[in-house]
Amino acid sequence: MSPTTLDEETWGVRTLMGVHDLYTRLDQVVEEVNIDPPLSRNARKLIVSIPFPRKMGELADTLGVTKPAFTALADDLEKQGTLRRERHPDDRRAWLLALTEQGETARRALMLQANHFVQSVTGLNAKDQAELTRLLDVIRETNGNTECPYS
Amino acid sequence: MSPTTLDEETWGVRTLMGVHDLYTRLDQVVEEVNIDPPLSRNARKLIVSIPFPRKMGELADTLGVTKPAFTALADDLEKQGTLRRERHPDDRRAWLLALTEQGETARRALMLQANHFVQSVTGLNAKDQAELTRLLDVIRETNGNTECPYS
DNA sequence: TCCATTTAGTTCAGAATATGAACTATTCAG
DNA sequence: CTGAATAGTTCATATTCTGAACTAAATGGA
Repeated sequence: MSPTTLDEETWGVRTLMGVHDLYTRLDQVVEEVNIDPPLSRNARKLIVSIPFPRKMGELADTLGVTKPAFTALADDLEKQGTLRRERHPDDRRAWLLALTEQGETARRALMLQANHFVQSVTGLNAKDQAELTRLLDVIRETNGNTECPYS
Repeated sequence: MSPTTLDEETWGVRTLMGVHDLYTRLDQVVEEVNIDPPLSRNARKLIVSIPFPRKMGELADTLGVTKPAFTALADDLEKQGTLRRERHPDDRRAWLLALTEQGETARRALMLQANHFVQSVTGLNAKDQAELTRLLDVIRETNGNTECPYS
């Protein structure tokens, strides 16, 4: 039996390490999905996060990067034809990002396989998988991080 | 109620986005913990992943980076006095990484607050939090990614 | 109504982190 | 015993990132 340290036993530590592990392995599996044109890790995360046009600042927060880094990523994807910038209807400082048809196609390619590769990474039975999904939904709702159209 | 697209509804998509969201926000909260000496994002992930000496190749996989990138990170932390390299007892190609006293102190600083910041990010009640922890434990065990001393 | 402050996104210089190829040393399987 | 595979390192280069400073626009308080 492996030796344990005091902090190995806390639920906070196990959650932290478990989330990190799951995230890393999902990331690796998602990376194996062939998309045309090929997308970087950040690009894949971004297109998944755009089910409808969203503000750039919000999306930067969603990805966990600063605005300058996000601007560069958006520039690349705009040049590539994967997304486009749109003016915000109410705030002339702000821009929305929307996927082009090409971007929607790439997003759909990822989404259609999501069930498969989540299952392959988690290895959970259907009941536990449903429970995990529910808990993650609750966490996102608690923090107002569900996607909503701007309004 | 927000409009949904077809793929927004699948449990795979919700899990993928939920894990990404939770990971990003845990990462941001962990980043706010003051540690002496200051540690980069990868360094914090690394010391958390070393409850006992572990092989470099394994740890590179755990962090989701290539071996060259991992070598550089280990070099920096070794220079800084946070960890040290040890010879593998059975395999002269392999190196183990172990935390120094300084590294253990930094790790403990993170671990002691893990419960608090996991709670602050997830916002779950005790029952749901226990269930989330259990599910993440199951996922790690399923894939042989629980920490074990080499043997 | 005016104005100081704040916010959204961009540009820039530079830092941090990453990869693939090629390498050495070592292990393993046939 | 030997060829193939593995563990980690070095190197050149690519990718991604940040903070400061900026412009344009919105906001709130006097």
